Amino acid sequence: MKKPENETIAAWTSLVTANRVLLETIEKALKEAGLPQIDWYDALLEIDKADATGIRPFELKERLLLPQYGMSRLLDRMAKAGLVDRREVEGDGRGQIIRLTNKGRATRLAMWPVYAGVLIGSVEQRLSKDEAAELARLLGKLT
Amino acid sequence: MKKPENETIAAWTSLVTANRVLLETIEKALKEAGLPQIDWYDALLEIDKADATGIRPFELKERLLLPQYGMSRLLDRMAKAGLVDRREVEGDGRGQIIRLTNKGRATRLAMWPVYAGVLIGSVEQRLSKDEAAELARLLGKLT
DNA sequence: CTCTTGTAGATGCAACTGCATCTATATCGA
DNA sequence: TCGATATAGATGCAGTTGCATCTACAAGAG
Repeated sequence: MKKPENETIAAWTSLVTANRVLLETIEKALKEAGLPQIDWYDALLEIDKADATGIRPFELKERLLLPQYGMSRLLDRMAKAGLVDRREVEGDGRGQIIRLTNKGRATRLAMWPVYAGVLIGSVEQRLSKDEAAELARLLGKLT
Repeated sequence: MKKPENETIAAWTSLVTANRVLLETIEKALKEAGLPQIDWYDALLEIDKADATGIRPFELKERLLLPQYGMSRLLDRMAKAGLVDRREVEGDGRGQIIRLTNKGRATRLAMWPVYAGVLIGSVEQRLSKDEAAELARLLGKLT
């Protein structure tokens, strides 16, 4: 077995660490503001983007990189909290269409400044615009 | 509230995505090889590094960025699997010293090629050495 | 010494996740 | 049309996590 280069290992470990630290910062900020966790934001955003037509859970799970059962349960919880609405789909008796409720839209809007604040503090103040772009480019090559 | 730059958002979303995709790839490879999950590897590695003297759980949790209860339970499971050994520490009746067992060492060694193989395939084949170094540098600035 | 405060680690409980499987509907080939 | 296969989504169960709290020992103040 070939050994990875030191640079490879450094890239990976710093990736994991940065992810953990930032995620934790965001979660903490949201919690302190009495708002839902970050995965709800991502879901609310995707649903909002599609809101003219609504979106199907199977599409959503692909965009959010969630397993099928994870998506199903996340939607359960969000529906129970009154943030989304599940309705039957015309033309496919198996499926459903997800839409935001007004409360869902409001919750997303309330979460955004908290989320954005952390991104500004943790990313924007530490990387120049060019560096951020370069970071995105390099990370993009990984997937 | 000031809006983050597009570059900031792109950096963050690509960070989250890259992390998820790579992590999933590694977990899948380990699972297919019948080996424990990645967090066990990280713990085994840290314990191994300290093995001359052993290491205390409270030190370990800081290096691994785990909450105290998470560390406690991870050690429970690893001890139950026979990979680590918890012994009393002389001079501090509250604490314990963690060491690898032979099986723990062997497990770490068995995991390494699988882990390394994914890193080579997913990182090293997609980024040059310079790019990987640059990626690590940029990520390092975030934390 | 004894009381208060601090630190190491464990644990009950509720929520969440992964895995496997299940139900229901859709689609495709003979 | 019918049977086989594929797709959408839900769910039982066991294992894991987060939160709050608890126990035990340590350290410093009076």
